[in-house]
Order: sequence, then structure tokens, then C-alpha cells
Amino acid sequence: MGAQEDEETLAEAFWAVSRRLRHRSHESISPLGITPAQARAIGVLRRHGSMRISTLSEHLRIAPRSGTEVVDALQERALVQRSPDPDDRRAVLVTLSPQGEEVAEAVRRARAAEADLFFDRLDEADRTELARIISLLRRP
Amino acid sequence: MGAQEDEETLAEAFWAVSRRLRHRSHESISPLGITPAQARAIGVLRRHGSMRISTLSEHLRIAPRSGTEVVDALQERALVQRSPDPDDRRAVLVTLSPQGEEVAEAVRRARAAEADLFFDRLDEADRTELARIISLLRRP
DNA sequence: AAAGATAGTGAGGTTACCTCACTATGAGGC
DNA sequence: GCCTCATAGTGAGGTAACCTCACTATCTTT
Repeated sequence: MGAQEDEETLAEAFWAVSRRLRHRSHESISPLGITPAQARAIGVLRRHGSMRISTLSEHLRIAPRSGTEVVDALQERALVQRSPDPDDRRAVLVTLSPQGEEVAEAVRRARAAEADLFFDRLDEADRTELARIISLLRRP
Repeated sequence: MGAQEDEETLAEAFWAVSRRLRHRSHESISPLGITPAQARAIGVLRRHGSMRISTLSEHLRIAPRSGTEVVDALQERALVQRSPDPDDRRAVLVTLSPQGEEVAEAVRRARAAEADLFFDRLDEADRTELARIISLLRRP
């Protein structure tokens, strides 16, 4: 098996596994009544705190206009609040509401539980090795 | 660092890497003028040959109705042809056109080249190890 | 003050799915 | 052969998750 075939197979396998992880991750948050994109957004807010929509969009690597939309949806569910940025009147700050904090924590827990199940078939050594290799791939 | 934290970090890292791979994969086929979903479909047809729309949908793990749509789009681009299934008059067979064969091959090559670049930062040993671990995760 | 850049959002668009319903056809049982 | 149930594909309609362009208000730099 040549190097090129290895990599082609590796990419495809990686792709298949990541699609399964994504699907299971989506299912794990579905009972919480929010969508995957919304879950991503509140995850960012939970980890980094209140921020501008533009900053949130950068974190999420989506267009600012799309950031507006995900915040719209979260606000509609009373999971976030918008407030004027005191430093710049053009800008808006997005903050998790108390309910949003709870949902964000529930998302984190559901995701963690799902990851447990997903990676459970690997022993500790393989898990460590995978984490090491993945971190190599993660760097820009 | 506890086991739970390991896995949480691992899942997130895995997620981030797979999103990057997906994005780059999409970009690699963009010049070919087809969308990611269409590329997936012709990939299945290239690998497995002519098949019913229902079978294609199963391969793609999408609803049959969605299978109809992706075939519609491919047919519109003259990349596939529909023909009656001689074994069952309810059914339709989808076949790659000659042009579709060319595009399918171009997709394969573009994907392979992108995977080369993506995994290039790993040495041969790491690549082999990753393939081994991924194959463990791949099994249902 | 003027020019250029920035933040958010309205308007409109594409992609990639989904469910439900319907028609035509096939399979199995009587 | 007839009836019932299942199946294959697709019309109709819907949601989610992005995108670009354009616009107003505000900020920064010259």
C-alpha cells in the first residue's frame, strides 16, 4: 500500500469517523432544544464570556451577518441578551442569560458524555496517542 | 488531567481538525463547479457503479427524497443519467455519464491532493498510527 | 472637516437536508 | 386472481446554516 493510498484511505476514514462524531454530537444536544450552530455559539460564550457579535463570529469562523442570525435565534429563546457596548456605540455585546448559562452547562455535559461513549472503545494509550497526533494536525 | 478532561479535549480537538479538513476539502472541489453533496454522490457512483436512487441515498445516509434532489442536480449538470431499472418498474437507475466519470476522477484527485497537504505535517509513523486508531473508531 | 474603516443588520440568495403525501409498482398470502 | 401491505420515486413545503451586498451609524485617521 503506497503512501498516496494510505493518505487517501486515511482522509476518507477520518471523514467517516468525524461525520459519525458530528451526528452523535448533534443527537446528544437535541433534547436540549437548540440546534448545533446555537450550541457552538453558547459554547463560545460560556468559555470566553460576554463579547461583541463580531468577535463571536470570528470565534465561530462565520460571516458577521451569520453571527447576527445565531444571536437572534438565541435571544428568541431567551438564552442570550444584547446590550450596547459602552466602548463603541456601533457595537453590541452578547451575554449569556442565567438560563443560557444553564443550557450551556447542559450542552457541555451532554457533549462530554457522548465523547466518553464515542472514544470508549480506545484504551488509554490509544487515546493519548490520538490526542497527540490530533494536536499536531490542529496547529495552523 | 483526568480521563474525562482528556476526552473532552480530545473530542473538541477532533472536531476542530475535522472541520478544517472539511473546509479544505470543500475548497479543493470548488473549482470543479460542483457542491460537496454532489461530490459525495458521484464519489459513491464512481466507487460502486450504477445503482438505484434509494441505494445511493443509503450510501449517503440521507433521506430518499434528498437522494432524488442530489440526482436532479447532477442530472442538470449532465453528470449522471437516469434510466428505468429493468428489474423493477418503480425504480430508477443512476449512472455516471462520461463527463460525470471525468468529474468524479477529478474530485478524487483534488481530494487526494488536499489530503496530502493536510496530513503532510505528520511523519510516516504518526500517519500509520492515526490510520490504525481511526479504523478502530470507524467500526460500528 | 473629510475620508476611510468598522459594527450591526435588512434583504435576498444558495445549499443540504427533512417530513408528508401521493402514484405506480411489486410481493406475499389466501 | 384478488386483496393487502410494502416499496420506489418524487411533488410540495419546510428548516437550518450559512453566504453576499447594501445601508446607516459610528469610529479612526489624515
